[in-house]
Amino acid sequence: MSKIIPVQNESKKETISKNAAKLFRKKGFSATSMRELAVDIGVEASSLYNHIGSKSELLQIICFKVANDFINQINELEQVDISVTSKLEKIIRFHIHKMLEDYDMVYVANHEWKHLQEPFLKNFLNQRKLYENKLIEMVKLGISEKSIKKLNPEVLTFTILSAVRGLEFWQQHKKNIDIAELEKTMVSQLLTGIIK
Amino acid sequence: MSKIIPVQNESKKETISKNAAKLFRKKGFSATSMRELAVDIGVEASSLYNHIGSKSELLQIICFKVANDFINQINELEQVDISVTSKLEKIIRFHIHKMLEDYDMVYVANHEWKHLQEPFLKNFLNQRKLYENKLIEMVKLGISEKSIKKLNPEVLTFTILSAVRGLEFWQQHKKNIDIAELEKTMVSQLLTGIIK
DNA sequence: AACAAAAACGAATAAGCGTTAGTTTTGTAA
DNA sequence: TTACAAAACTAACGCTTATTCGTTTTTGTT
Repeated sequence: MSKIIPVQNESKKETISKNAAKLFRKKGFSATSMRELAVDIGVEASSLYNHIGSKSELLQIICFKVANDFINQINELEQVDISVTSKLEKIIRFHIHKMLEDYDMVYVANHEWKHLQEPFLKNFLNQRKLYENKLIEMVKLGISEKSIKKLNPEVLTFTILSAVRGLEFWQQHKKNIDIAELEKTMVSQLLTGIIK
Repeated sequence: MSKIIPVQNESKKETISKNAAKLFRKKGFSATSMRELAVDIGVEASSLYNHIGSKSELLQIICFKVANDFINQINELEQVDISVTSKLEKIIRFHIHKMLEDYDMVYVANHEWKHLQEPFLKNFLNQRKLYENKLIEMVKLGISEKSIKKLNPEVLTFTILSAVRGLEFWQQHKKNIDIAELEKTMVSQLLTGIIK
């Protein structure tokens, strides 16, 4: 067959990873075969192993890339001196952008992480919990500052997280709505509710 | 080995389906083997085929059971003469109860439907879209009645759906929170927001 | 006790899996 | 042109998969 042709400024490994993310999202990790991935790239399956260690490694690359992006963003945000609700708004907007930009990878990290092998599985879940806890602390601070309603902070946090993670819907139902309106509506709904 | 022992008022097929749902949730449809399922039930893999047609049929049973439950509930609710916001509240509460009662099946229907074969795949997605559209119509009615904020009705609907579908979180993070508080918090958050 | 139906079993099938080995082709630089 | 490394190829390995077959065991009913 032909050769693996990376697009600009992308290593061959990255090219393979991105194609893998696309397939893992569409078919699931277990249902995706290395032969299918090879066909998509235009090469024989065995040739892939000149560039990657294993199928499992591809999943690791995807999951930890996404995890790191989110952790980094919230770490930066912790340094900034703005109100809790402004921070929550920024986080919601970041999730929206990430989901629309790196759809395949974010989807795979959200849905296929269970197929990670140890010790990567534990490691990934730790990072995830770390992120969740940082968010919960923000909400708790908001409650103590009386800018957020006195409701269960864990439930409030997970509801926000679920809502933004559910943005994968919009790739499927993507119609004539633009990102600006999507952001505006979700921020308004999650922060101030839907009832007039 | 032994025999398939159904619990009270449950056919053997139902027993197999429920065990399948548990495994499909934990490991994913593709990564679950009929041999594993057989071990869990206490029988040889080949014996399962005296009761079911195929592995795929198990997924169909699970997905359409859940789909029908939700469609039936919203159909009933459409007949009732209460306000739009009350209906939304009832739907949110129904999702919470369903997720906590039939966790395995609801999770599988939400995450593993992509492994359905045609024509079941199209059929399932049609039912799903039907449900979503009924919900969107409710929200639109609420907007025209001025009981709901004038925001994009599709976004509002999918945010609610995402939030309640994300309730699977609570099986993992299940702590000392009781259902009543969970319901109260989510209804309040989704309908009236989190900001004081 | 006898019979039929239901449900279990072990063995086998063909197909597909991730991965490896050995070899050949390709690209680059001396 | 030669030499070397990178990356492709073909072929095969050992293993697992869902499912089928023919047979035996278990069950329930007369």
